[in-house]
Amino acid sequence: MRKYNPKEIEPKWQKRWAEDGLYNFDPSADKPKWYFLTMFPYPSGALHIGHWFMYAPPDAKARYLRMKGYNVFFPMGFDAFGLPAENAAIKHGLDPKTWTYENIAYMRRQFASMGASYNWSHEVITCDPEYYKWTQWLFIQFYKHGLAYRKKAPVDWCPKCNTSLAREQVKGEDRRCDRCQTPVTKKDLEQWLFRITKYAEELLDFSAIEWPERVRVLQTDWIGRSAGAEIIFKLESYDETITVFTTRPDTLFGATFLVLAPEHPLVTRIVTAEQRPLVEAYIEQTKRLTEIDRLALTREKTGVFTGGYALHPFTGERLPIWVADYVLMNYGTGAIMSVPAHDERDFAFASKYGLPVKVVIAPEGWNGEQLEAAYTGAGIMVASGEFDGLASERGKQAIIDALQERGLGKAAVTYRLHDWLISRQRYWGAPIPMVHCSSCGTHPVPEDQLPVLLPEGVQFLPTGESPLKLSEGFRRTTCPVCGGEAERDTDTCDTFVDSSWYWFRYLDPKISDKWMNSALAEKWLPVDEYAGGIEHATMHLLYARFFTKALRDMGLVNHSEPFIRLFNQGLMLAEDGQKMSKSRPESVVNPDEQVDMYGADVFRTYLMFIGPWDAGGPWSSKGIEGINRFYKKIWNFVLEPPPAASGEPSAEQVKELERWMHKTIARVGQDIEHFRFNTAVARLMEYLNYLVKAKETPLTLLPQWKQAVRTLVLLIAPIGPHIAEELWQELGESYSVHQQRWPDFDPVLAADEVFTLVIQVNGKVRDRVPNLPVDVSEDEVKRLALDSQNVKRQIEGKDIINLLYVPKRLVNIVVR
RNA sequence: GCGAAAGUGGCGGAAUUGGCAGACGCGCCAGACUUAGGAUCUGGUAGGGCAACCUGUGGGGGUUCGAGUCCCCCCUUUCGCACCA
Repeated sequence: MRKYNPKEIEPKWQKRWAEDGLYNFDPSADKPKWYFLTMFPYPSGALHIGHWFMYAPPDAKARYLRMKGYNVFFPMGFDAFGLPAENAAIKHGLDPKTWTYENIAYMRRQFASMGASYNWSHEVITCDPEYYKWTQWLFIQFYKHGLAYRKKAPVDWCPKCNTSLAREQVKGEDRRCDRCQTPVTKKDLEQWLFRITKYAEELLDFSAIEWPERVRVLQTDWIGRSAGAEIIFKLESYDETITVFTTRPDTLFGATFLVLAPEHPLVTRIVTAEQRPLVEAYIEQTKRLTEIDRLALTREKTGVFTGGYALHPFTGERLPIWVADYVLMNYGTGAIMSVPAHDERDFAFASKYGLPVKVVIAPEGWNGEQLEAAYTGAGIMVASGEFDGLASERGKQAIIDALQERGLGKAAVTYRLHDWLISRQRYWGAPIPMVHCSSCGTHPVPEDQLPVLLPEGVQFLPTGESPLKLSEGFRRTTCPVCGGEAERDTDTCDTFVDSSWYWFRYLDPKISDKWMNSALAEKWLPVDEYAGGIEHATMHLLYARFFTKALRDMGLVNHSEPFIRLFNQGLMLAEDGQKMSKSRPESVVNPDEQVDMYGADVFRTYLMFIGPWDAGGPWSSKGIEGINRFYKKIWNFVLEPPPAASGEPSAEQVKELERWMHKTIARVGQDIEHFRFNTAVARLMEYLNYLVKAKETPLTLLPQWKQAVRTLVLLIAPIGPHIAEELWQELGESYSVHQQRWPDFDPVLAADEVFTLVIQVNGKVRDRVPNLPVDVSEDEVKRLALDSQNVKRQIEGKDIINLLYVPKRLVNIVVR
């Protein structure tokens, strides 16, 4: 008998499937549609084990859904613009394009070796001019609709990547670059931004999508809605005002000073001559600090007095105006009213600089004494003029109303979310399709001139300037308005722009006169299910939602959410439970080696078996042996003829066989549907274990036996596609197993006919009665329970005060 | 500090959502087969007594006939956010 040899069967079937176009996609097929998307990879060189962990289970689900009769759209592509290509160019003198396409070719071969059933004819590669032409076109539409704008501002800058970053791409307390972990600095640059804040409110609404709580919370926190008031303070000596944002208008009477961010434009105007040197020095000092230093120092707050005063909108009291870097320019209005009695930060600052603390919300039991610390809770308003005696919650609205009446304020909402900065000072990205003319200003490249091609043979000097700036041929152009000399924008788009619309393009990636095939979109969008890592919660997934809503408002699509369902897989860890890391090469598991050693079926199945898909977990080089044995066992089970049997199986045995089969069909299907691949595999193992034993009985003589074996192979097919195809052929069935219907199960046959009755006394198991029919009467159960010797011993001399029967499970005798 | 998730044998993990804790697999132990095997097969495997039983799902309380599951308090770990006014 042949041995299980994945090296022989896997390449054979992969070739056959490709030749037959087994996974070609027909969008018009008359079946229910299922658009199943997984986050496409960056072509970094080779698929690593994390990729396999991410891609193998969805392939199993896609295969399962096809067998269930869905028309599954399961595309794949490459998020191909990005820094590593450029860094490879700098380091090894390689052309980014060549490097990228070579990597893509290799990774496609790896996907094939996995047995992945992607619809490759719909592949999208974002660095392909045919793709980025439309990235640029979309940029122009955003521009035309006021959703893309240019602004000079201090931006987050990564000194290693030599480019600016979006706020989302700066991570952690010490503000490091998401890509290379280098601490970011600030740089003043003129940059393009997308107006995502326009959608802040709508992005908080998740009612139309079924996303994990975790992601919804991350996005909600990231958007950071906070409601309060804007309050206008008049200045004492200038005809100017300072607007502050506060969530606590009820504490307005407790404001004892104002604080401006050092970058606030009014600072230099209001500072008195006397204080000017101090203030200027302070601003200088703040500027020199990197963001990290500034935060590290902030345990101790610093600031200086400007010499200026503002007037309290109700009392007219003079409030000194300070500058302090604990107030941030990019949140709210960059100015605050400081209420030391009711805000911890203000309290710390006031304590340090000897500024007055005025209690206006009485804590419970407060008798007018000095506070030891800020009281930030609710309470009754005091020392607040006409508002005295109000509960602070009601006071908020009362103060807002009073301010509004005087034209000195209004209710306001602010968000932590910032507009999305998309300019990158790098080469390997989609050029921003804009032209700057000294006489006409900035204008889009005419749409019939797209794409603005990336020039080849560009110099890469790590200067921090866009490499495209150094390409004269690229930079010089003519103004689309006046025809005179003009300059192209030499920045490129953040690669997250490329990935913010790729699932639209998948539908018809070759359509040449439009960004997307709307007829197909009508039927196929939104995406039914999206699988990918949680690390994209506040980046890609937020951008994707923003894009969809923006495109809707431009009339380009008619839905509001890109992905109905979302599933986040976990992280594959090294054998020691730590993260796999290139700095510890021994910790890294190379998928190609695993395929070489065990075959793709074993490897992918082990990745599914290792634990719940959303949890991830540590790799085990021993554990994979178990799956290897499992497949060998299936192989031998199917190929080895049963021993000669005589006689007839009992009716019970036949029913058991059927029950196992139907139950397994039901469970494996449900598990795959819910991404519970680990238990799906476990069910298959149990089924096999049962079948191996049953093979020793006369059951093998029955037609039901053949059915049971056939079913085993069908149920394996999504998970181990190659071995299933081979065994299917061995069973004499017709090609391909992957075009078969997923077997139906009969709930009646799957249901247990008998059960083991558990008998408890006072909640403790004292006996069991096996093989009771499920419809056994309660009286019979009680009789059996009380008849048990063990039970008799336990209840002797005690009173039975209750006896509960949970049908098909247990009885509990309560005694005292 | 705020928010979220999690804590079950030697290990990865199951548990129909309040009803037999530890499915399945790894590892380990014993045995069989084999010239040999890191192959294969059979049996065992939470801990303690080795029998009746007792104890066990991070710790402590509670609800319940019954709690890994529900409620309260605490501990630990991981992740996210962090001067956001």
